[in-house]
Order: sequence, then C-alpha cells, then structure tokens
Amino acid sequence: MIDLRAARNDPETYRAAIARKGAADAFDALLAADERWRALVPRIDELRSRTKTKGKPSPEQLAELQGVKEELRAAEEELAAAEAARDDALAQVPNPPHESVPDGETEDDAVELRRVGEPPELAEPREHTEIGRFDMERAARLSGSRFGYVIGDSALLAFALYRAALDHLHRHGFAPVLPPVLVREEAMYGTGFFPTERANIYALPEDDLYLTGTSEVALAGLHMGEILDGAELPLRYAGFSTNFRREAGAAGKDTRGMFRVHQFNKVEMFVFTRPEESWAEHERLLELEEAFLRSLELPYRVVNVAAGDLGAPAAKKYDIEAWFPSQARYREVTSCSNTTDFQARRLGVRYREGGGPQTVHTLNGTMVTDRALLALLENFGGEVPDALRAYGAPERVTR
RNA sequence: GGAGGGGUGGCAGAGCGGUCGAAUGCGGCGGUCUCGAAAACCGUUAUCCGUCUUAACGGCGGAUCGAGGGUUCAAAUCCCUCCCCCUCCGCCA
Repeated sequence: MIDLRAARNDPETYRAAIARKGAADAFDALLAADERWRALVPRIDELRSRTKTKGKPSPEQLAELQGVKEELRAAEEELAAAEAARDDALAQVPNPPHESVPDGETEDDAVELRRVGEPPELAEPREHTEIGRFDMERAARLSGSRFGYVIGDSALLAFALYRAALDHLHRHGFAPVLPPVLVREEAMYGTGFFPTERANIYALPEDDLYLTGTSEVALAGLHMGEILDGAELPLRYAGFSTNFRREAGAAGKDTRGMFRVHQFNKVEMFVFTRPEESWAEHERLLELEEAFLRSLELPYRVVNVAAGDLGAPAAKKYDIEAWFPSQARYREVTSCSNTTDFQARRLGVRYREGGGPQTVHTLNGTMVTDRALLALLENFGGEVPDALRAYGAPERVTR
C-alpha cells in the first residue's frame, strides 16, 4: 500500500505518477474515502473519551454513560464502514512508478537497455524437449497438462544451476533459505498476492493452505510485523523453492515443452534495505542476474518494463530475456523489482536507526529458474558451460 | 490423532472487571561518580491513528496486553470462536 499521509500532503505528484499506471481514478477515490474517514475520527475519539471514568460512576453518571454508549455504538459502526471503504480504496492504488520507468501499457512498450552475447547461428534450432530428457506425456498421465518429469543429465544440470546460483548469491552476502511453500491465507494477503493473484494460486481447502507461486511469499513474510535494527540492514536472502502456478488465463499460451508449466524451481533474491539505498540495490540485483547469465554464456537482453505493464507493487522492474532458438526470440528468464515501501508497508516491516521506526524498502529478483535450463539446452545443443561443470553438471547433456 | 498447560512491553515475569499502557527484574539509552572502565546511584526506555502548533525527539485526544466477536456504564482481567506455542502418549519421515 502507498503512504497515505504522504499522498495526502502531495496529491498532485502522487496522482500524476499513479496515472502512468492507469490508476488515477482509484487514487481520487482513495483521497475521497480518506476524507470521509478522517471526518468521523474526532467525534469517535471525543465520545470514547467521555466513556472514561476515574472510578465507579455515580448513579446519575451511569445514566449518561448509557446514553453515550448508544451514541458510540452507532458512530463506531459508521466509522468501521468508512474505514473499510478507505482500506478497499487503498488496496486499489498501485505503487507510483519511478521517474526512470518508461511510459506505456504493454510488454512492447518496454525499453531495451542492452543486448549481451550473440544468438547462436543454428541451421535447425531444436526445442529443449528434443535435447534434454523431459517426459511430459507420462507427466500428463500422472498430473495433467503442463507438468513434466526432468530426468537424467537434464536433472543433474538443473541441480548444478540451482547450486551455482545459490553459491553466487551466497558469495555476495545473501543468506540461503529453504522456505515453506505452503502458507496461510494471511501470508498471501500480507505479501500482496491476494486478492489480485488469487486465480493463479493453488489452494488446499481441506487445510486452509495455499501453495506459493514463488518463494517471495515466504521471504517477504520472514520479517512480517517486525521492527528491524537499522544496523543489520540490508538483509539479503536467497530462497530456493519449487513454485506452483495455475497459469489461469494462459490457456493456449506457451503450450510447447516445459516453458510454462505448473511447477518449477527457482532461486529467488529478496532484500530488505534502507529507503535511501534501495535504488542502488535494485541495480545491484540486476547486475547479479546479468553476471550469472554471462557466466552461463547465454545471450540475453535487458528491458526496463513500462509503467502500465508493472504490477501494483513494483515501482520499477527490469526483465532479462534470454534467447530461445526454438522460438527465435528473447523470452523472460529473470525479473527484478524495487517495490520501495509498498510491500513493506503492508507487511509492517520497519527499522529503527536513531529516531522512530521507518518503513523499509523491499526488492525481489529472480536468480535462476528452470527456464534457464531450457535456454542452455537450446542455445548450446546439450553442451554445458564450464561454470556448471564444477557444480556436478555432466559435460554434455544426453537423453 | 488423543490428553493437559500457556500466549502480557526488546527479554523475563506480575496483574482484585474500574485509579493498568500495564508492577518488578534484566537489557538499552542519558547522567552522577572515575584518569578510564566496572560497580553503585538517578533519570529514561512500545507502537499506531487523529488533531493543534514555532510541525519537533512537542501538546491534546484516541487505539493496541495472540486474532476476531460477545457480556458490561467500564475488559489484560468474564464468555465464545479461531490461531500459535509448550508437555505427555500414539503414529511417521
């Protein structure tokens, strides 16, 4: 959620920025709802203060108190309604994009920052399923469409990737984490995946638990409600987990191979920083992602995602797209966002350094997913980059 | 899965339905003392919301004692539901 008080004090700036995400109306609705709520507060406070007695009330006081009680009950109902309306409005307002974010609505409006590496010249590009060993037919029999077995050399290569990614991050001060992947509804709301992403999340109604689509949920939730010591910031975590996504709304999209499946593995970065350091940290996350892809020798490009294409929490997002020969184009393999205080505010993660508590900034980014495995296979036809051999990958992937 | 115990401030730990945002201890911060430090002593030490001002580490009012609901003029204290933690038994990786 945005900083309502700050928005109130400087509505013009906020409105203009939020308009770039197409949510100016939601912002206006929020200010109106806030106004209505604030108008009610003083009266409630005044009534409540009248209910406070020093000791046992006298009979005549008692009569008056009973009157106040009725008045207060009605007023509190009104306030609760106004508060709910305000909170609903607040939930609709996205994080304002950073000034360096390009205008635009869609993927096509992203600004390409650079291309690194050369796509290989392949006479007949083969799909990853033809190079590595993936059994999607049997997986379908077992689990349905969009599932796959990863077997043999391909699995060894995958493990090498995860471990190399984890080591890379560990060397750069990230604490490796094996997080829970089953979480409560509150965790989903707290991290902002509910209500917006609800359709994409697997639920276990029997136990009131949900399968996370990214370890971001567990990593962001790690310090929920805490006041951190400023001296320990930034806190950097590298989570490894299997992720589950229903891919609702993706019917008919990326149906070939393992590119878009319901279950995949990911090493994710998550950072809690001081606000004044978050933009430098964002660049740092991008550089970590790029350094890793360079070590894998994968051709890629970096894009700065357009304002209207950002999710609600992100103030800025870089996507890295690797070259996929079978598709003859660059496709997203990582993404890193600065969510500034938007997510932290909702999570109640603050820090203290000197004066009173302040809201931290949070950032998240992908280090590696199984998609990188697919890109490796397709670009190198089964050859394995040196960097991964040290991590137990076979010299060459065979089926 | 069965039986029992408990959730209070950074931590530990009191708390008769009103005078409790909460005793006490520890820890933290400031000070006295000291060449310095320790000890001792004094003071201070939660968060959030609204509002006023010279808008400030300030004043005033309100909220918060796991969460939510209820009883009452009044709830940390009573009742209900849920969540979490601990102990014992069973089962299992």
